[in-house]
Amino acid sequence: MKFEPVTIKDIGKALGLSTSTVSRALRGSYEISAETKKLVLEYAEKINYRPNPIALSLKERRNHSLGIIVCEIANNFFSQAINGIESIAYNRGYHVIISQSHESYERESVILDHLASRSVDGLLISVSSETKDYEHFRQLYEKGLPIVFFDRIVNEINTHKVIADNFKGAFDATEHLIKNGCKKIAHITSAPYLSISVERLEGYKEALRKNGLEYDEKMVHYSYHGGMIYDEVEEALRKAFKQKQKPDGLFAAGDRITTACLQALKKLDKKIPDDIAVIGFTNTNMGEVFNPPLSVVRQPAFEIGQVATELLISMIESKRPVTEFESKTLQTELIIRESSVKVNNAKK
Amino acid sequence: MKFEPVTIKDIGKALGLSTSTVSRALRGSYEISAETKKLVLEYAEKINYRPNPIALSLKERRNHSLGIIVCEIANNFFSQAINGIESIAYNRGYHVIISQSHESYERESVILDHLASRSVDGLLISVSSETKDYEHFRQLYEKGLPIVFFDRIVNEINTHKVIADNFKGAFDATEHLIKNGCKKIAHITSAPYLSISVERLEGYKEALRKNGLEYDEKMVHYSYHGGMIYDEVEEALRKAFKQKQKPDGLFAAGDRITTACLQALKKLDKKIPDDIAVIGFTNTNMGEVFNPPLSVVRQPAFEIGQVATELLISMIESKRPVTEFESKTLQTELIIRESSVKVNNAKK
DNA sequence: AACGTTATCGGGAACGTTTGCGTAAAAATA
DNA sequence: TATTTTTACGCAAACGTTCCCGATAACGTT
Repeated sequence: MKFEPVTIKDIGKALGLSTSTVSRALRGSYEISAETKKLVLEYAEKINYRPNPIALSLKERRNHSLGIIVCEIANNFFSQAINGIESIAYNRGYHVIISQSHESYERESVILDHLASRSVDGLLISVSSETKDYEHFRQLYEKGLPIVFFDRIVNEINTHKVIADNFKGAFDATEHLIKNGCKKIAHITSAPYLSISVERLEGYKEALRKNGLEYDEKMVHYSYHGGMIYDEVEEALRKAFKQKQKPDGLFAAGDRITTACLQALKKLDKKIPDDIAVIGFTNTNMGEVFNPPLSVVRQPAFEIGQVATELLISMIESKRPVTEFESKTLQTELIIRESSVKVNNAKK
Repeated sequence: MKFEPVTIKDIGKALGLSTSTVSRALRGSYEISAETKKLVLEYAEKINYRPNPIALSLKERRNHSLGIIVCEIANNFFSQAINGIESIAYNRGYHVIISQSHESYERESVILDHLASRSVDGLLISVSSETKDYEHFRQLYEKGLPIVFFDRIVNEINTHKVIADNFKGAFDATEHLIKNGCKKIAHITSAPYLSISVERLEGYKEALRKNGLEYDEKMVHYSYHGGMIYDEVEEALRKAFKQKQKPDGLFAAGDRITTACLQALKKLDKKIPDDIAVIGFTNTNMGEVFNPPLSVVRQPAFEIGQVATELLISMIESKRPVTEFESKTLQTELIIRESSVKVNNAKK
């Protein structure tokens, strides 16, 4: 099937004008007489003329489109972040192309290549949990393609970055568990080389230290696929419960990890919060209908998306090469529900 | 910032060849000598040449991109469907542009215009819950832009359509509630003019009829924003419980509606399943961690996306105008958990 | 009357690519 | 050796648009 849009040439032919005159009339150039303008404008309106953005892109070497790479859109944090991205992008006249790496380094590379060759004007990236090497990003970036990292950032590349305060969020979550009587807190997180993992781990450690609890690396487990593979999480939990001192608290990082933990705990027949108090680093809006209602650290996902997009667009539209880069950190929010509050604090 | 990709012209200049020779060498044309080909290929590889897809699009008047319009990506059904769409599209060499209508007719129109003017080669659409008028679709469609509807389809436009068996899914869900002792079943669904709403309502009615239960329109409530506005759902539930005969069963249609119902029932302090048995038409993969574990009708979202995409691509690549259209219906799956099974069937 | 202004428009190149056509040199044929 | 065929490549147009550079006419200025 073919879709034949009307071109500036058609208008010219119909009106007996050259393409350049039509083009200028459409743009409202001062060197076109009022009547010609009116003629062209009215005719264009009548036949519903739309400029061909592809031809424009070719000419201006600009696309007015932004590429997004995230692991999964079926993840509350990212779908909210994408909404934030869209809200800014559309207002500024940019289109948005969303791609999913599905936590695979290879897919990430392929997508990156695809997106770059499709000439997006800039990239918003949250790296996959498999990614340890950043050369693919660096190559494009050094060629002049603007990139802004958000959430899972890569510190090795010097550009704008936007994250939640993972350290403080993790600290607050962990300390909250401690204050609720937890003595041994398990931490299940994403791949260890991910920026969010190290930041959250540091917050977790600091809360333990400050409250006089010993850090036990046997209590920290990495889900290398960010909770996408359920068995990884169940296995991690099983191991944690095999230790001499069993965990009585759990701090789960990430959307998928948190829900996977909930499923696994149910399967292992552990009661929340009595057997184990749980708090998750997740943006689900259904925390309260879980069993029991889930305490969470909530990230300002929408705002993160917005801020990252503003930075990216400013970078794209900057006349001179940008040399000063910002790293923005947005605050998290601790939402306490039942899953982290032991019914009988004195019991232990 | 500017991003300067290498062109075929650069290669020609560097190798002392014309652009046409380089182009042909790259495509492996038979009229280029083996050594020249080798020369060009190696050089192109070395400087990492990528053809400019924009120039190609302009030439071929093809984009190799597909537009998707859904209400929300933060909806399990749609994110799964999108995964299905991507899985086919990428294999066939198409890129995918995702847009969200957020259940707004106006945004849908704007997006549609935007997508069409960006010259996507075809469109995959699930209409917004606000959409009652289909002229915007029809106009584009009649101009020759291939469109495939999925899930929320529009019967008035004659093209390919792909849906789940909403009638049977609703019938099964309702009958399941009846078999579990429900005498009065409330049904909360999306806007009444949506195809999925009427299909599901019919299934619901048929199950009542077949089992000798009277259809009471006071038990059917429409959430005009598809559950996006929580208050709509809570209000609907409140009304249902104000009837002389209170509902003892609830069939909730749609992802957002189902979770909103769960929240509202909790707020209204109704016990599930004893006060009211619940089954949802939803694709959440967390049904089992809900309180109580949620019975659901599951749609083959991934497959729906795949089938729709295959149909769309076949339409795009068809040489002659397509005149025979298919309407595919995929089967749903009933997953029984605790929320729909009354502990004491005899109690009532 | 000869020139400079101004207003209004068209010609054509350019963006990166493909492709029909033309053509020189090399090879094959007569 | 003269002619034809083949091989291997270049030229230029085309896709839709913008924009620099001219061109033309109608004025106004000396």
